[in-house]
Amino acid sequence: MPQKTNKISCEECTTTSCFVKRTNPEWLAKISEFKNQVVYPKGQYIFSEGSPVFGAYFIQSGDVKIVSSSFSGKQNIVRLAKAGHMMGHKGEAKENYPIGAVAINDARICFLNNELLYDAFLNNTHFTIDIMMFYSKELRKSEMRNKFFAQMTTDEKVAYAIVYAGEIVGEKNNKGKIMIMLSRQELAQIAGTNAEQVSRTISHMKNDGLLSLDGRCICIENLPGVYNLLSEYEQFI
Amino acid sequence: MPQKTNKISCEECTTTSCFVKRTNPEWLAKISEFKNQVVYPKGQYIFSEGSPVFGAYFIQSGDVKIVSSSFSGKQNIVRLAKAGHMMGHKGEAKENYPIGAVAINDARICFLNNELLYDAFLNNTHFTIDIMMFYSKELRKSEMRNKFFAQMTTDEKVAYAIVYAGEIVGEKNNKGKIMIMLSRQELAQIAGTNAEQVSRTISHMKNDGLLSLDGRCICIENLPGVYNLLSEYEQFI
DNA sequence: CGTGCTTTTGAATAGTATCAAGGCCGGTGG
DNA sequence: CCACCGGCCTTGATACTATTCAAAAGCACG
Repeated sequence: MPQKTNKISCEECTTTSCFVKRTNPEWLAKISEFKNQVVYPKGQYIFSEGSPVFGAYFIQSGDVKIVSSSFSGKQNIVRLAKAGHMMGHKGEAKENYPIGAVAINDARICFLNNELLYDAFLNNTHFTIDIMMFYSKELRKSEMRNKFFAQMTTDEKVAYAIVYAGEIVGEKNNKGKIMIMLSRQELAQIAGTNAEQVSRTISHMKNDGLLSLDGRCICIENLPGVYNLLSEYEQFI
Repeated sequence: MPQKTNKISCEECTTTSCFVKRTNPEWLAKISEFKNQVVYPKGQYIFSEGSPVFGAYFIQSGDVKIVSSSFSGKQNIVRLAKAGHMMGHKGEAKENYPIGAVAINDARICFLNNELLYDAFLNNTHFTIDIMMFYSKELRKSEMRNKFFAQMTTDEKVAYAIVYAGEIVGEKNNKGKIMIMLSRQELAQIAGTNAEQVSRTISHMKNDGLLSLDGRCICIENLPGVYNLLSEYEQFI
C-alpha cells in the first residue's frame, strides 16, 4: 500500500533536475505547500490505465515504468522514468489514453493538480520552457525509436532494451558493471517482442562475452560491445 | 527552386491555428517583421537531413513530410504536417538528429530563428504553453504509434497509413470521398514496410470495396470500413 | 511509339512468433 | 535442513508472416 511518510519539501529536496526547481522561490514554496507526496513500494500502481489523471506526477526518487495494454491483453512498456522526470500530464483533459505507471522500486512521487500546475505555468516562464524542451526531446527520442524499431532485427531491439534499461534502472556492482534486474518479460515489453526471444538473444550475447548472468540478474560485461550492435542507430541511443 | 513572393504578414495571415497567433499584438508585429517566409514548390527540401537547424519552421499553408533516412539508405516518413503545425525546433542545439522536411505540395513556410523564438517564449506565456501542449500531445501520439506498430500486422499498418495520410494530405473529390495522391513507396515509408506489401494490401482492400483506384490515386470509398480494420487501436487514430 | 518509372503479382527465402517441454531458482512448509 | 511447488527461464521444433527477388503489366513522358 502507498505510504504517507514525512513529506520532503521542495526546499530541502536534492533532486536538482526536477522541473519544479525552475520556479521562483515564492512559487517553490507554494508548490511545496500544496503538492501531494506519496511513497509507492515496488510493484505498486501510481496511476492506472483507463482512469483519468487530474494533474502531473514528478518523480522525487526511485524508478517507474509507464505501461499500456492493448485490449488483447498484451502489456507494453512505453518508457522508463527516473528521478527528475515528469509523467501523467495531459495536453487536453478529454484525451484518455490508457496509460498507467508502476513503481519498479520504492518511489517517492510528488503530485501537482491541474489548477496548481497551470498557475505555475502562467507565472514561471523558465519552468514552462524547460518542460516544453523536455517534451520536445522526448518526442524526438520517441520518433527515432519508432523509425528504428521498424528496421531493427529482434536481436537489435533486445540489445537496445538492455542498453536503455541499463541507463535508467541499472545499478553498478562492485566491479563498476551495470546490473539490470528486470524480468525477461519486462525487457520483451520494452523491445516489442516476447520473453522467449529475449532469452535467446541474451544467450547469444552471453556466448559472445557481452553479458553475464547472476541468477536472473543481467550484468553488462562489455558495454561498448553491446553499443556496437547498435552502431547503425547510434543517433538515438 | 524556393520562391520569395510577397510576404504574408502575421496580421493578415488566416491560419488561425498557428501558434504565433497566441503572442500579444506587440510580439505578433515583431515576429511578423523579423520572420523569414518562403514558398517551396512540391518536392522541394525545406531543410535537409544532417544540416543543423537554427530556429523553427511554422507552416502557413501546404503540406509537408518529415523524413529521416538510415545509413543503409532506407528513407522513412516520421510524420506528416499541415498548416498550423510547427517543425524543426530542437530542445538543445547539440542534438543533431538527421531529420529533413519536404514539401508535398506547394507550401508557404515561416522561419523564426532561435534568438527571436526564445525571446518570444520568455515574453509570451500562452505561446509557450500552447507549444508545450502541442509537444505533449505529439509525444503521446508517437508513443501510441510505437506501441501499436509493435503489435499490428502489415495490413493494419498500411490501413493506418492510408487513414493517416487521408487526414493530413487527403483531398475530397466531387463525391465527397477522400483522395490520396501519395506513391506506394511513400505509404510504405509511413507504414514501415515496402512498396510491394502496400500494393498487396491495397489490392485486398479494393476487392473488399473499401478503396478504388483512379490511375495511381487512391480513393477511400468506405472510410468506416477502413477504420473498422483498426478498431483494436482506435484510441490513437 | 518506344523508354523509364511505378505498380502489380508470383515464388522463394528468411526471420520471428507460437507452441511445447524440461530445467533452474526461490520460497514455503513440514 | 530438506523436499516440494510454482513461477521464471531456456531451448527446440514448427508454422506463419513478411521480406526479398524477379518479372510482367500499366502509366506518363518525350
